[in-house]
Amino acid sequence: MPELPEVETVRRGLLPAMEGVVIARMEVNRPDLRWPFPERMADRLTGQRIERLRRRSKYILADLSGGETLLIHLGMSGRMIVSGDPLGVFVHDHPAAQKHDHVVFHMENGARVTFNDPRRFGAMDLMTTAEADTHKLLAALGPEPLGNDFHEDYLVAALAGRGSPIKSALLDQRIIAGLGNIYVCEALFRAGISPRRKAGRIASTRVAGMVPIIRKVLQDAIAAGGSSLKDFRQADGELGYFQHSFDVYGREGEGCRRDGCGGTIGRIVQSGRSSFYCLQCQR
DNA sequence: AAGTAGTCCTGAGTGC
DNA sequence: TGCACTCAGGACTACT
Repeated sequence: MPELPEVETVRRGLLPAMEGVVIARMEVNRPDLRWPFPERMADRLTGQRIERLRRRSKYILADLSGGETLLIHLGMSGRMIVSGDPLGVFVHDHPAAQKHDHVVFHMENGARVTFNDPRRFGAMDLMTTAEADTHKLLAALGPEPLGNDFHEDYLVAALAGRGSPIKSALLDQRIIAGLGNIYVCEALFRAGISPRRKAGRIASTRVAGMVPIIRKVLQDAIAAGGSSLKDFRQADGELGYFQHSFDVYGREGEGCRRDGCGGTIGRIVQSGRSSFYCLQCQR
């Protein structure tokens, strides 16, 4: 469920509770999520300091003092709930245990971080920090859309000759890492490109034009998530979702928001996923 | 090789 | 109120 901006928002929300802090105790309430947890995960994490909490694509990576890295993936329905930080960043009390609380991190600073994931498409894994780049979930990922390796020439070359619809190509994590269904729909809307268009048949000037648009869509969403973080004193500490308004996603049958367009948002299914787009102005 | 279904799971929403 | 059905933001595997 969470795409790059949501995962980045979760990471930022976790920083004060986890980065630089020792894991005092772990609760692991089941043997697996999507895959089995790593061997002796709780033992291997207990006593480790999280030296750095970073993000690659939709994965959160916690580099540990002992030389291993914990990978956390939220899947479709994963959330992190932060509570009980003595520094007062998170003022809410520890919530009662909920259904689907699968893993709980008890931090040495008093913070508690609960991983809750009803659908269990999430995952955790442990690897040596040195081998993180070659981990099977990370090795084939394309460039970070907000990083320097994602630029006009790259995208033009990556899409050249592709017969699949642009929608599918942008969802392909090997081409760009971190985009999901929502932000692909939103980026294509802003670019005025139909999701049905074959990736390799779009003029290179239009492909190049998508680069700053993709960046802006993600940055806008991260900014919206950041503003939701400011409300933590009133909020319940849940990280993973935030209110955000979309131009096309989920707006089937409603009016296009582009000035002067007057078109209607339609929905089609591509590779089993819903694509929302303006039938009038996305060509 | 590239592109597309099927699959894992639970919960929310809808229609009868 | 209950039941059946559809759909969901991810990503791997197995097909054509």
